[in-house]
Amino acid sequence: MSEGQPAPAEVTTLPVAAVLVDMPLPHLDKPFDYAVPDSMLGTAVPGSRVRVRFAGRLVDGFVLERRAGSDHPGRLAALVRVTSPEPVLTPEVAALCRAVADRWVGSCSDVLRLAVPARHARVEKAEQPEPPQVGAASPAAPPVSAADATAWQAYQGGTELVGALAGRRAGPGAGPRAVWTAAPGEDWPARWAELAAATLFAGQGTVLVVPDQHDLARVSAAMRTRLGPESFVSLSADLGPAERYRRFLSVSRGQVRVVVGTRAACYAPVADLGLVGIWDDGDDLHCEPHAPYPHSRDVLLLRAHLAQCAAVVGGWARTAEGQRLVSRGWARDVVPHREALRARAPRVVTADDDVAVARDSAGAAARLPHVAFTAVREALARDEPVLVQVPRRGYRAGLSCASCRAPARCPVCSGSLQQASSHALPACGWCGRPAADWTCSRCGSQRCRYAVLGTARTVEELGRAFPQVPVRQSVSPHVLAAVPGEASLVVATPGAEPATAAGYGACLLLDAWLLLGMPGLRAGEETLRRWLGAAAQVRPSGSGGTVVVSADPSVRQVQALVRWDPQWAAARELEERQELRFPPAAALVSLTGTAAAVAELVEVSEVERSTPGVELLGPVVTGEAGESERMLVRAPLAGLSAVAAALRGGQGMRSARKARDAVRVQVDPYDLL
DNA sequence: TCAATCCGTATC
DNA sequence: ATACGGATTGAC
Repeated sequence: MSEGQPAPAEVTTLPVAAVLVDMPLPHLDKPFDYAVPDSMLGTAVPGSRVRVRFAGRLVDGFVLERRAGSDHPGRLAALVRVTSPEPVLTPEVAALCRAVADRWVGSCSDVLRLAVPARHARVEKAEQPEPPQVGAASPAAPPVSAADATAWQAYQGGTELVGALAGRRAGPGAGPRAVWTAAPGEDWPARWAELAAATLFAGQGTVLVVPDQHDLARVSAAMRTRLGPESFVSLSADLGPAERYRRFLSVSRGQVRVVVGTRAACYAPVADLGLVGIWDDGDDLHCEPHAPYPHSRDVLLLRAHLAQCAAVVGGWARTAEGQRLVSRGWARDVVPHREALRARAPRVVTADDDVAVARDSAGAAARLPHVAFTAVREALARDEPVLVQVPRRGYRAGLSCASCRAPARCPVCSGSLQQASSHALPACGWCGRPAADWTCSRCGSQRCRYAVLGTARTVEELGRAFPQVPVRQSVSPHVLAAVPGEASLVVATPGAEPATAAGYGACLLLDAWLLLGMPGLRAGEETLRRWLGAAAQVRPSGSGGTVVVSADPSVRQVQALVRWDPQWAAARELEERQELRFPPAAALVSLTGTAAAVAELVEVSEVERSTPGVELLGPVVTGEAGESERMLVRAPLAGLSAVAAALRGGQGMRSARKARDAVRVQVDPYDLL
């Protein structure tokens, strides 16, 4: 049914429909059988939307499949009506939603809300006259040209990846899987378009997920160039209901085989899926803010596994999760060849605390590391723009060592230390133990403190130091797409760096120690990700491109930036997580709710007995009023599905017995890590 | 003896 | 969630 044609005749005679009702209660999260009245035999097809009577109420649901009979011992109720015969929920996506609900301890109907956009009747009708173009195959696959593989020659394993995608035959057998580190200055949207073109050449479709609108615009432009405007769609939440449904239909009806989009595009019903891809999987925009809070990378990897298709995880940087795919042999490393790096990478220098004091005409002083001052002056003299990356406002720095600035961690469970008030003792944010006699594990100091942001002043002073140069700001929500290639100071928050045709002449990464001291275990990874994202926009060292980072050169992330070796840093990061038993080397699930509710869930789910090696951490009091508390369940990675199943069972029991307060369950809670 | 109510269980 | 059934309670 990949072409959206009517269901085969034998299906339309089956008198029973398995329906997934839109009911978020965990214990009702399974299909129910309904009798299909004769009048609906042809329209209540698998994937269609129906209305049924359920527990005395009229509710919406999806037909999962049609069956000859039912195992249900009682009499079947009849479908009330078919809301729409359009098969919007394909079997592949239905199975994906089930797997996502299982893995993230949620209900299938919650996931379906993310996966299938709201119906828009007018659009559905207007787009209807779609003649069954027999023989006229879906838009001709563009020939995969030698040019598609050329740019990939800069990467170890790159040519093989493109070749494997293009040469794959439909059918069983997993496709190629890769974790791709983009070379500095890379035209990454064009590279994705080439991967999609290669997959299309093999007769298969692609789903590519990017963090935000700006990246989506870039990838869409590249797809338009490579594949033509009719061969792909971009899907995002802010399209509006009509346009969103129109584009979704063009995919589910098999008219378009390539989808690019943000989070929800993970579930796009691309026919004969050949490749799933994600760009910049370290960006927290890939974390779904609605229950059950799945991460796009993990949804896509699950989908690749279920559909046996190819998967590519790409970015300037690499997450510990991405590295794990490589280290356990599931995916191949696709990284720039040494020569490519030499030719394309900017020079990276570290700035010590040696500060130059420049004075403008009014005599105001700017404090700036000497090498930074020099790099800016030289780039401006060449009439090139200079990028200054500043931390996003609102970042709360964490407790860190007062002398060496290493993040302060709990000596027992390695959680981040926090301080409820300025007079309170620091305590662990995970297990709640007070850390009265804290000692820095790196330098032995016994004092810790909160880091303070001081960026605004630095930028202001920079502007004063170079008064003749325009200062352009690219800070959300006023993000600049591009800036002209002329002398200017461009101040941008991470991820909001404007493009500039020939690249920046210099880039300043200031207050680095402050970013590295952010709470949570992603501080190091996240800092390097931001640095690489900015530094990748700088001209090669051969053209004078210079990146200045104000941090201790012995810090791992600084070394990785200097050598442009994100995979090395990710491998170290992963080793550390293994030692500390953090994700992705261990499963971590947080349970949040009232003290009684959390305790009850732990009790009835028997999560402690679900798999060997489970640990319960906490509880800690959370929320401003201290009204709720949180417990963490930690287990060896192999035990995640058992832990998830136990918690799902427990949630089911609690909801069946009408327990008063709900418990929020989050698997690998990003904001905590 | 019958109704009103409570609790537990199923929801096709 | 609702809806139903069986047990329980209370008043005639």
